[in-house]
This record gives sequence, structure tokens and C-alpha cells, in this order.
Amino acid sequence: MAKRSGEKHQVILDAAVKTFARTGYHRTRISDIAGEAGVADGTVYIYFDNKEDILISLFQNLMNRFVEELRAELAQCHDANVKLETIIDYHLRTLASKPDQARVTQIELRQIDQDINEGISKPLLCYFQLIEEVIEEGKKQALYRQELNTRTARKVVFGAIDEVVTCWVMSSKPYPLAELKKPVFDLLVRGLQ
Amino acid sequence: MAKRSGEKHQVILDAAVKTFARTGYHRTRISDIAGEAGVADGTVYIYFDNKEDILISLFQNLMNRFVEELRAELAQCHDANVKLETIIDYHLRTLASKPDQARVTQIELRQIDQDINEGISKPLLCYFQLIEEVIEEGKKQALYRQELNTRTARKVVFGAIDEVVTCWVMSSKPYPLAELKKPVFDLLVRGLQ
Amino acid sequence: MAKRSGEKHQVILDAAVKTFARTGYHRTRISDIAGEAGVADGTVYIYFDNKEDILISLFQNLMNRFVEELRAELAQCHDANVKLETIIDYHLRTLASKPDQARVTQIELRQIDQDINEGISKPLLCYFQLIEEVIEEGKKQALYRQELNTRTARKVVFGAIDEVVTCWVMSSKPYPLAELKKPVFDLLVRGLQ
Amino acid sequence: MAKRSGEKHQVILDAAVKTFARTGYHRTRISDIAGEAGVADGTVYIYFDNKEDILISLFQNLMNRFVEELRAELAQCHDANVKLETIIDYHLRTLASKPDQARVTQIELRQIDQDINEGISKPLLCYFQLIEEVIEEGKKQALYRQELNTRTARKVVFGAIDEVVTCWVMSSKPYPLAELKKPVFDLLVRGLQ
DNA sequence: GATGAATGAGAGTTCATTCAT
DNA sequence: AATGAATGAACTCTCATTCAT
Repeated sequence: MAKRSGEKHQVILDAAVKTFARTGYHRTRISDIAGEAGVADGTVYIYFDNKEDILISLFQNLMNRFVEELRAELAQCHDANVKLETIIDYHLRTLASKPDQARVTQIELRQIDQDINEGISKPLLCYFQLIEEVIEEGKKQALYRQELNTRTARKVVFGAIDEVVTCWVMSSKPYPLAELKKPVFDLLVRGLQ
Repeated sequence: MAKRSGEKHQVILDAAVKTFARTGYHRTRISDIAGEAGVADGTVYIYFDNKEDILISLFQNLMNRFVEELRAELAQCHDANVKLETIIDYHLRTLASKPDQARVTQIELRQIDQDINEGISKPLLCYFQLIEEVIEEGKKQALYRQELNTRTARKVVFGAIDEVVTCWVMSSKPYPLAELKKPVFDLLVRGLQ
Repeated sequence: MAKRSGEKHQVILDAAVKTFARTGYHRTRISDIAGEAGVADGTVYIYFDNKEDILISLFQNLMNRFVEELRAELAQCHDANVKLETIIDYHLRTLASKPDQARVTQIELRQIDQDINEGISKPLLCYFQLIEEVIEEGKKQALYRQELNTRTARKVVFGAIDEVVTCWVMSSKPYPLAELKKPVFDLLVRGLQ
Repeated sequence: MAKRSGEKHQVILDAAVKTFARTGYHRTRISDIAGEAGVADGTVYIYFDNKEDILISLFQNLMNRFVEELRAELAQCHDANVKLETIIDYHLRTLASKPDQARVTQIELRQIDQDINEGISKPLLCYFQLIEEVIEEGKKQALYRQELNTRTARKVVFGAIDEVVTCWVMSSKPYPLAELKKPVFDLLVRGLQ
């Protein structure tokens, strides 16, 4: 059984983000993470069940904070369009500021059988839920078409943002991700109307 | 080094799709593929350099045919909107009809370091190119906004379709993927206008 | 090095018998014993040098008490046949009443390199000595054949009892071990005469 | 799945006997066996499932041949006493001539959870069966007491022989094991009468 | 004396890849 | 071209033992 708290827990998690981003999930050995964290190999197993557990814990940590903070930002606006803009802005801004985490989220995380793993799908579903709520709100506010299928719309919205981030992560030349907020928002909001 | 043709080449490729889809790329052993193909383990190495090469060849095969056929269909229409609809329709239709390939494309393929691997990115860029051409055409036909950033728009379009397919692949309950063509098209076309 | 007495010493020993009997020596972790004893892992090492030391201490404890008590019972009879009967009776009775100890004695103890380990062989030799004394006595009392090789006879006697106990320990269906005293005694005593 | 035949199979088995006898089962590493056999570590796993499987295969091999040959020898005598003598003689002679196998049988084999492992118990039960048949025969021939409990008698007989061999294996000074045949037989046959 | 987090050596096992046939 | 037995590097995970508190 793995301990879910403690200082070392976080140290290992931080080392894992760095190492996964640099080396890739499958090429990363437990000893790489342990070395980066400055602990013994065995110590990793005090805090995590195995390598996959580290990656999932990582993602859960990130996503929980992500959704929480995003919800807080959304609470401050009432217009669905503003909320949509906030989602896009927050999503891009957050990942742009943490390239290592972005890489892990966009690339390494997909190295796991996602269908089986509810450790990944559950936190993600929270985010999906959030997007769908905003779309529903837009429909109620008569900003978006009534015949819009909320679930499909959510897939389009998330898919669009996700692809924009993935391209940014994979790009060999760096460019400001946040600047894509406006064109993406323009496109999506018109699509929903 | 590796022989790129021959009857067995295709037999092995077919076996690989099936096995990757069923077991997942990393959990699939060369001997599994060889067994499914009815050849000896060593024979696989006559036709492919290594395991990764199989996955990439698979994808190149699929994408080459995909882009080729799509280009043929697009050649028959002139209106950019119709072309966009054709892209979405063809994309969804093709993957819906070949669930194993869909799974490999959406899930297993992402298990490889994509940034390094131009074997994956090149065929994909052809498809991206195709989408961008259609968007450009729509701008020329004054169907789409002139200030639209073509590259960003392409990301939104591809991201949307890709996510729709991924959700379908990951879904535990089967549903008709092709039916999502209309709502996705409606959303994207309005976004572009 | 290790403290050989104290209340915790016995607590740990008791926990070890239980755990070895349940899980087997090699599959038992120090932390299992510590957990069962309600002490910290490190505490075990205050009282014992290592895992093997626990098993040996266990055996020495048991055998010392065993031989001591058996000697006391034997002191009360003079006829060698009665003494032999007492040995068999006591051996079977003792182990029958303590199944955990029986399992450790018959099975787990044999998981150690016995030839090297005088911690095991010494207490055992005391018991062997005891048996040989009784056989010698029987020869002096003209109950047993003069040409009997005492050492070989002892091996037969001990081997017979030991095997009977082992079979009982390994049996899936429980049965009364003590009832085997009479047939075993009958067989052995005739053999010695 | 492990192959049960082939030249290497036997080579590995021979190397395992030697290594187990020299180093002890638990201290023997797969690489030790592989090295002794002159094959790669991985090759061992083509022929055996794991380390335990090697030990068990070893024992099954030995016991099958043991029981088979013993049955052949017994077929040539009709008197139960002669048969009993043959059993003891064959048992001692066989193990005396193969000290490595004797050590594995008497010591290393007991390092495995015997109760769970029918790979060990089944071949052993064949031998037990054989002994019991001879005792039954002796009762029918009116050589042995009618009230003798066959099962208990078998335990005494086997336990006696087994202990004699164990003592011989553990002895620091070598001595001729076969010479113990006569005293052991004398003792057991009188016991049975 | 007691704790229990941390250690790190160690071994079993897997499987992509090779190559003699 | 085809085979498949053999290879051996690679890596995860365990757990007895230590030691700072």
C-alpha cells in the first residue's frame, strides 16, 4: 500500500514529471526517477505501487488542481461565452506555463491503456463535465443553438483545445501558446451559436 | 534492410493490426504477431526492422491509402463546404468500418515518441495539408472568414474529428460513429464562416 | 549482540511461530512478524540477529523444554519399554497439542542449511541422545537384542515418529495423532526385541 | 509453456542437481544453473517455468525412474520379506550411488511448500503405495500381523529409511550407507511380524 | 529501548532480436 | 526465403537490515 502524503511523495512526483518529460514514460526507469529525486530505488515503492501508479498519481494531482482552479475562475463569470473563453484561456495558459507537465499530459499519459484505467478517465470526466455544463448554460442563455448536441459539442471543444496544445508540445520551434486563445475561441463560439 | 513487399508482408501487417488492437502495442510480443500471421518469429524480421517499424508501416499504409482515397473523393466536389463535409464523412466512415485500425490509430500509435518519428508525422502532415488546402479554398471562395488563421483552423478541425473518433473507440457501448458527421460538420462550418 | 530475554523477546517468538506456521518461513517477512507481535520492524533486531536466528531460537526454545520435560517424565519409569512408550507418547502428544509448533518443527525448520547450523543440530542431538540412552538401557535390561546397533536403531525410532508427525501435519483432513502411539510403539518395540 | 524434452532439457536438469547439491536451493541463482549448463539464462526459461519447476521436474524424473526400476526388481521376488529387503536395499543403494541427487531429495526438496505442491506429493505417493502393497502382501502371506495398520506401518518403514538416508547425507564423515540395509531390515521386519 | 522510514543489493523473468540450419 | 531455438541485456520489485530520532 502506497502512502499518499509526505514530503518525499511530492519530491518523487516532481522528479517523475521532469524525467517523464525528458526521457518519455516507457524509457524512464524507476532508478532514473529515484536518482532525480535523490532517494533510493526502494523508496519509490514506499510511496507508489509501480511506475504506472506514479504517472496516474501525477495526472490526478494535476487534473484535480486544474479542475478546482478552473471552477473557481468560472464562478466569477456568468455569461456562457465568457466562461468558454475562460476555459480556453485557462487551459492554454496553465499548460503553457508548465511545459514538463504539458508534455506528460499530452504525450506520456497516452502511453497507458486508457480504457481500462479509471485513474485517468475519472479526473478527465470531471473536466468534460465542466465543459458540458458551460455549453448547457449557453443554451439556456439562448447564446447557443438549442438543437446543439451537448456531448458532441463538448468533444469538438475539448478536441480542438487538446490538439492545439499537442501541436505546441510537439513543435520543434517554441511559440506563444496563449496567443491561440482568441482564434480558437472565435472559431468555437461561432460554431456553437 | 527489410523487405517492403511480398505476400507475407501484408499477412504480417494484418496480423499486427489485429493483435495490437486486441492486446495493445506494448503488451504485444513479436511472437504473438508471428503466431497470428502463421509465420515464424524470425520471418517477421525479414520484412520489418523491428517492432516499432511494424506499427509505423501499418500507419503509413493506412494513411497513404486514406489520403489518396480522400483526395479522389475531394476531386469530385468544388464547394469548400462540401469538401469539408466530405473530409468529416470520409474520416468517420473509414474508421467506423475498421474498428481494429481505428483502435491502432487512436490509441496504440500514440505509444511511440511521435516527435522523433517522422514515419508517423509525415503521413499525418499530408492529411493536415489536405485540410488546410480546403480551408484556404473556402477563404478564396469567400465562404470562410478572411482573417481566419488557416493553421489554427486546421488544428481545430482535426482535433474535433480526432476526439470524436477517440471517444468512440474508447466507449464501452458501441454506437454509430457516422451519425456524428452532421453535428460536427455544422459546428465546424459555422466556426469557419 | 541480540538481547536474549525480556517480555518482548517472547512476544516476538510467539508471533513468529504463528506467522511461520501460517505463511511459511521463506514467505514470511520480518514486518509480518513485527506486525503480529505489535512491535516495530526494528525492534525485532534488538532481540534477534536476523530472520534465521528467530527460527533457530524458536526451535531451541521448543527443544530445550521438550527434552527437559521428557527427561522428567522418563525419570519416573524404569522399564525401557515403558520409557520408549513414554517417548512416543510424549512426542506425539506434545506436537498434537501445538499444531503451529508442529508445523514449524516438521516443515519450516527444514528450510535452513541444517548441516552448517549447529543451532539446530545441537538441541536435536540432545533428543537423539535421549533415545539412544533408552535403547542402551533396554539392551542392558535384556529387553532388546544385544547385537542391535544403537545408533541405527535410534534413527529408525526417530524416523518413524518423525514421519508419522509429518504426515499428520501435511494431512488435509485432521485426525487424532495421539492414537497412533500404540501401533507405532508395537512396531518399534518388536523391532528392537 | 515449458518443453519437457530435448537435449538441453536434460543438460539443465543435470546442472541443477549439481548446483542445488553444492549451493542449496535458495542460494542457487538461475544464472548459476545456466552457467553450469553452459547455456544462457533465458534458455532455462524455454525449458522450465521457473526455479521451483526445475526442482520439481528433477524430483519427478528421479522418482518416476526410482519407482519404475524398483517395481521391476520387486517383480522378481515373491516373498514379502524379500520384497521389503529389496525396497530397503534399492532405496539405500540408489541414493548412495548418487550423492548429489540424495542431497537434493533429502534436503533441498523440503524447501518447497510440499502440502500445496502435488508435483512433489504425487510421485511420492506412488512410492508409498508400493510400500503399502508389500506390507499388504506380507499380511496375506501370514508373514506380518493381521492387526497391523498398513498405513501406519508404511509411515514407520518409510520414515526409518528416510531418516537413515538423511543422517548419511548430513554426516560430515562419509560412511557406506548400503551397510545399514541389514540392521534396518532386521528391525523393521521384526516390527511387522 | 523503541521506532519505522529509508536503504540498495539482488534475483527472477521477459522478450526483442539474431543466426545457424 | 523461412525457421525457431537460443541469446542476454534490461528492468522491475522485494525485503532484510540499518540508524537517526
